[in-house]
Amino acid sequence: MSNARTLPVLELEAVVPCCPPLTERTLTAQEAERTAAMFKALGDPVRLRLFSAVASAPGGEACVCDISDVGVSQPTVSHHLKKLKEAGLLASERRGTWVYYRVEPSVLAGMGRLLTGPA
Amino acid sequence: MSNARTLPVLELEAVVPCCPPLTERTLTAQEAERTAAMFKALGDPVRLRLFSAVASAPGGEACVCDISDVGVSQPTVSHHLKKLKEAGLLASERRGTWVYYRVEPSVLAGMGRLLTGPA
DNA sequence: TCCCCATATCGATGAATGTCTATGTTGACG
DNA sequence: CGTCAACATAGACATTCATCGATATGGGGA
Repeated sequence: MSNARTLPVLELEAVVPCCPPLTERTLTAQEAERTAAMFKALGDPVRLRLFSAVASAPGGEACVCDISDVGVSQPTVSHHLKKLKEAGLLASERRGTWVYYRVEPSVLAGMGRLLTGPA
Repeated sequence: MSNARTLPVLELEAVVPCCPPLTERTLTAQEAERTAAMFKALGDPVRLRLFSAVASAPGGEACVCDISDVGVSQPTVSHHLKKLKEAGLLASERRGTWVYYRVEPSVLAGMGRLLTGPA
């Protein structure tokens, strides 16, 4: 179709629209606010383990019951998953009794680009 | 005895030695502790701006006076730079009156690898 | 030597955060 | 229905943290 001409690269970047690579220029206050929220979400050991559990799960998704063994109580797990969701890193979907979490598409690439640049 | 014979390659990687890509497997508690500390350091807007200011500075380094304009007091800037240093993200060196900060080598690549994998 | 500038440290304080127990909600299954 | 399992929410509590003003440190120049 006609709009197939738009650069797909731009659409990809729009999912995590924020900010040039950290090596390009000093971030503005707004950019820093938004981006720091993502790093902050990964800045807790329990959350980082939960995130890596989801990110490494077969099929790209995991139900809470499969990743809850991180040494804290069930409500705490739920609380951390909520934080990761609010930060835009995870998405969740209920299917029957279970709730499945998956990594929000392009988050990994987007954050990676912040650190290492477009290359 | 002579355990000084450890491989230098390992020492190099030891700068950011931690952890496979987040998509590979669930991190151990220890790995998560260490890695989360890095993300946490970037999880504050002021610190993130300071870090990007240093990372994007010409010559790869910046004196504090060049990056202090982030909207907080001078002691607060100093405090955040210390945190970034403790997290292993920045290094500092005094030259005359000024103190210069630079990004610790391999930090950007190391953290990028965590997110996007070796590719 | 004395002052000034750049940066670090100290101590205090209010806000944010991680954790828990208790309880609510939602769907599956007799 | 009633009950159970999976998950979320609410409230409380202790700890951590970001920030500030005051002060210390340390080098350069007059």
